[in-house]
Amino acid sequence: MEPRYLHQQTEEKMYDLWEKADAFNPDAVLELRKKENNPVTNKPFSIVMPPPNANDPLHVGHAMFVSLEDVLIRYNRMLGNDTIWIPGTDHAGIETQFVFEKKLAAKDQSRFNFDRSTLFQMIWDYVQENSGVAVDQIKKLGASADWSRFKFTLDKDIVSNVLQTFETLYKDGLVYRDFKLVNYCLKCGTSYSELEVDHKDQVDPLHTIQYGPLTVATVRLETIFGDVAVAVNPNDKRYKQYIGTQIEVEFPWGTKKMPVIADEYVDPEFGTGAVKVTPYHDPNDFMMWTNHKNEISEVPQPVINTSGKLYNADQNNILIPKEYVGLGIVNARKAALEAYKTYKGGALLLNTNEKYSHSVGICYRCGRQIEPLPLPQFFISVNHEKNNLVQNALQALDSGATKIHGAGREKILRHWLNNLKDWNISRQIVWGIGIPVWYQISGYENKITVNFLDKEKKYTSALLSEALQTYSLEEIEQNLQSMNADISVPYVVSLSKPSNDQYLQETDTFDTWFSSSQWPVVTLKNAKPGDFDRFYPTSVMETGYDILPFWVMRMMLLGIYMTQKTPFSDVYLHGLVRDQKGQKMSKSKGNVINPLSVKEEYGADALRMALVIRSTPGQDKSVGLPDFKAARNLTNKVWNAARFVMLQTEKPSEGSAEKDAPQDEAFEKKLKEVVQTVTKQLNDFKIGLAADTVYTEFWHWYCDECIEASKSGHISRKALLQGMLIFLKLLHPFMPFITEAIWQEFSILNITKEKLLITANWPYEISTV
RNA sequence: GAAUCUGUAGCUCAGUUGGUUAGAGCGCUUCGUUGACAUCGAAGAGGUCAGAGGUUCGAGUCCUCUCAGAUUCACCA
Repeated sequence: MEPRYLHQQTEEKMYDLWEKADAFNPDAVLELRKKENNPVTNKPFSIVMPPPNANDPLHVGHAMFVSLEDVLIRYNRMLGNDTIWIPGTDHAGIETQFVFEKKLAAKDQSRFNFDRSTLFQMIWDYVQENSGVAVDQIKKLGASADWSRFKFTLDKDIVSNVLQTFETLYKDGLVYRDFKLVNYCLKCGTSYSELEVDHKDQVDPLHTIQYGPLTVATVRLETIFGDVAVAVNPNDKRYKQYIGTQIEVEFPWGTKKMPVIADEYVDPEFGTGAVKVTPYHDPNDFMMWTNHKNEISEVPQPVINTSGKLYNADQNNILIPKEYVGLGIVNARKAALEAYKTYKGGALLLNTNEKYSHSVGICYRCGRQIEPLPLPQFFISVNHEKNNLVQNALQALDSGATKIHGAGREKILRHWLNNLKDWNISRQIVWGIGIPVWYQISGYENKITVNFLDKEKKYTSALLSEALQTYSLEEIEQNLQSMNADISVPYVVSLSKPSNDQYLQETDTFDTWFSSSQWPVVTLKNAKPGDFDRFYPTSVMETGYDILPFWVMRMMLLGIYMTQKTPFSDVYLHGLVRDQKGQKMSKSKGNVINPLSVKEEYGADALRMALVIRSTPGQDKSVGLPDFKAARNLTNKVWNAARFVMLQTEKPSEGSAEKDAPQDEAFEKKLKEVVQTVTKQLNDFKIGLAADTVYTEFWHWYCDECIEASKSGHISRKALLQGMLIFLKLLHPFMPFITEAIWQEFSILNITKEKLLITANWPYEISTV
């Protein structure tokens, strides 16, 4: 053996060795183990890998999940369980499209230069170019995943399953199309679900204005055109006389009659205690309008469009004076304020609080203020009376069918479930799975807007009726960018285009999480025949706690819906990887750890060990250079201990005993205890603790005490060798490369009866080694 | 406004159902080492386990309160 462990020359060889033996494939493993007379339990153990973005390079969070999952996989494989780890990658809709758009912007182009199928193809090619990177890097960390079962979220079979789920949900009444307020980001050009909205405090001027006989306060003067009522608290004595009456409100640009409604939502203590109601630009106003529809005669209209400009939605009922039409939100607000200031010497503008601080919703991606806009979108009903997704998920938690590992995270998950709103799954982007919905054209040409590239390849927006005067439907479809059908347009849900060609397909795509929420089900349905029955429900879902509501919760919602079984029995949530000082890693701080350069310098085993050792589910983990060095030192220690044992086997030194030394019995007893402890810890998902136990017992007991004791003949060479082989097995899940490399060295000497450590038997009985 | 987590050695963190003398890595002090390993070994310093109260034969561990920090959710006319 070399005097030093050279990871650079070893890791690739070992990975090739495993791949050649097909040791990641459960079928091959079963054969191999039977050949070596090792037990097989037929008990399935399965993990579906959280699919990383197909075009993302590896970061330290990936290294964390690879390390933890591979520990569990390798451990279970050695136990003789029917073990599988299914890898895959995610198309990551919005994230990927925006990365791509940045590249376009660098070439002075934008998505508006391309029709949707061209753009989709361009992103597809771009992702294909990069998708190998993530996979290669995961392999370099030693992931023993079955690559023959690899899946991508846009694989044909996966897409087809996802569409079927949508169709079934629709048939069951759990999918509906509705025209209601959604969170829209004007910069990203798409709507988001509640979960993608962050909040921040912001200072804006708050204007108190005369509103008929009442006074109201508002920040958003530009939405005032969409007001349809005033609301007060039913118990507010100041305003009781007005409730149910029509008041006449004077604006700088005219007057309007509107009702005063009473709603508990209004806080009499806040502001003036009277609220103007703008249903289509404020979620609470929308709610009040829904509850008081019959008291409000006016049909509300939006006054801001998806471009962020003021517009008259209904040409038969003009709300906005000409000079405001087409203004952006900021300018419209300025103009309205100016009008209030000058009209009758500012008589309607009672007061302005310049330092009013309030919280606003912002886009989680770009940070721009979220605009609540009314759009017809598809929603999944999460509290449906016949098929209550939320209740089913809660029940899985209650019954213990799914257990959550990670400091207090089960309570957090329950809190999410108990407060969950219907899930908006429509996204106005191209990169994703198209929603299989077809709108009827004939008779509704005036209710459908199409955005397409005209003959000069210029972006055009028009009513379908107008567009059809110049273009054929085929031409429009070919050059289509997006379409928007009014809520009144009839549609069919169908996996293929309806035979009658007078239909236009919805251009929205699914929220990426809609497909990834089905991931454990659809991967197993399509990986290899029989996999689903063999491995579903999966054993462990291992992922970061930061995506608990986005992913884990939704996998439970849809997984249970699709299969009547919870998709996983244990959820292991790892924490964020922080730097040495416990700070979050960020590019701007310059404290980002690149797992691959750590791997290059210290070896994959050291990287894995440093991440895993003493890590606790649900708790952030702080790592730095000293940790990688310490773990690298362990690899060296393992290597040299093995070297010593091997030398002793070949050429015993003076004073050593071949067998039956005085401390052998005590040695074996303690060895047994170590195996039991580590086994129990791994069974209990105490992965970080198990790593710590192996580390300490190997170094400070086996090396420091036992090897020394063997030199003076107190422990026999035979016992020492046996101990070495057992520690190699215990260490293997954590440090697969070096342990396998050493195993191969022993194998040459015919010391080991098992050819490969990866498929060797876990030392339940230490005498069997 | 609410929820969750955290507080243990100089630093970063473990502590497995409540059970001897509270551990690891890094750092520090002294010494050692030519034959497994300086990517090493031995010895040592360093802890009122945030604070107060309670349960118990026994509490770092369970309960209550207080303080400090982190995260998340909700609301804001």
